[in-house]
Amino acid sequence: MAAKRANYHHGDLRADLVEATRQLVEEKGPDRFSVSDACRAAGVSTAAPYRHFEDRDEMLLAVCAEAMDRFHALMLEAQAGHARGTLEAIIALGRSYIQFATSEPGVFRLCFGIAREHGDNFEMTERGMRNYGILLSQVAAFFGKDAVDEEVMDRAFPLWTMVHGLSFLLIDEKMEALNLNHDVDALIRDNTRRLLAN
Amino acid sequence: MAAKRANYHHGDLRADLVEATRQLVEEKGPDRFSVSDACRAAGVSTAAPYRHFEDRDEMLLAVCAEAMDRFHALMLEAQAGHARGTLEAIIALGRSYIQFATSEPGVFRLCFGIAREHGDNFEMTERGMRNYGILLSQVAAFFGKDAVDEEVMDRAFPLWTMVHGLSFLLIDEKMEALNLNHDVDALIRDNTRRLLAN
DNA sequence: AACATATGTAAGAGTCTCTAACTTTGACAA
DNA sequence: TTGTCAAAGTTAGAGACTCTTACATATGTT
Repeated sequence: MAAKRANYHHGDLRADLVEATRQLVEEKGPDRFSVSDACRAAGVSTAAPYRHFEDRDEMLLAVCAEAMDRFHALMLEAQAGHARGTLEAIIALGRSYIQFATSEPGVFRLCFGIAREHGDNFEMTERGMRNYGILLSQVAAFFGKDAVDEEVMDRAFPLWTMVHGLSFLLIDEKMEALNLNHDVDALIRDNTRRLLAN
Repeated sequence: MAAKRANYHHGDLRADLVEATRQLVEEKGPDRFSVSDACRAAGVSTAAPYRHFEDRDEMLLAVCAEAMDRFHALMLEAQAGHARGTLEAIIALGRSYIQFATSEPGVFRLCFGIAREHGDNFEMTERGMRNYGILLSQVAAFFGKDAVDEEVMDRAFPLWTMVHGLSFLLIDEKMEALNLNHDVDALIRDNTRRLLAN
């Protein structure tokens, strides 16, 4: 995408804009992203995106959807190497969460830091549930259950809060700021073990 | 603050702008906040703030500093009701974290969601360390230690990640979105206990 | 080939941040 | 009391951004 093109029509502007948006969100953060920047990157006028998106937020939402799908693939890959329902499988899922957050902090912040746009968006909650469902399923297996019941829910949710919080502390560089020195892998392992114990 | 005033000079414009900014951040979120809005609320021209602040970010930073101080007071109050080094004291600190986050989500997001402005800001890291120090001190006492050593650090940090993650999941309304039903107080209690066990 | 439709552009309204030049006011020295 | 200065306002405007409207051009169907 980018530079100048020969044709009046672009080819697949929507996809190019989503990719440009993703890159810019990563570079500058979701709040510093501008539609104009994305247009410059894609080599179109600033009015062009409005043929494909309702507004700026919808562009961000598209990036979000694509990212959730990539995250889904990452989780599947992470658990694939481990026997179902083992502590290792669950730890691997936690690691994939942290990896997603730290490898693309801008997009991670976008995905999880926007309540407004997601709350009432079915596509997005569905993606969220699908991803969380992977964890729920592993935790169910960990406790020797076939289905996700209330106990499974109660034991899985703390794992989410833990990796979620760790992700934000990492990408907001709180450990550097407060000069803390923790081994992230060890944290995930120990915390997961402790939260599942008892 | 607000409306129209008789005097050319304002009184304490800086303080009024900080308060207006705080309210607006809470109403619209840190990214939707505008200097213009704050000016309208304070009843001054849009150029006035630049006598008191370098730029928009510095206005947000001022809100942040004030909020960190309030949060400090909240933590002190929370732990005051419990014997030092008890599980209850630590749980009370966790509750105060969640309370701060959920009672003013906009400001909480501002305080913890901005890495850029804080990383290199001494005033802010100092406030952060002071607040985190309250937890560290309680955890040290919990393990029967006089000083904060490496083990204390390792056992305290997971508690932070847990309440931090829970805070964000709550204010981003992920539990509502995914239709999860958890008792927040119970979560804090059980997770704290599990993370400190063993 | 003709037309409808999809997808682009140009121009502009309205908002925002921040700057520059000017104005008012209060404080303090003479 | 008065003159002067610095602090703290204002007005005007540059430059950027979002989004709309009216117009232009390509594409596909018949």
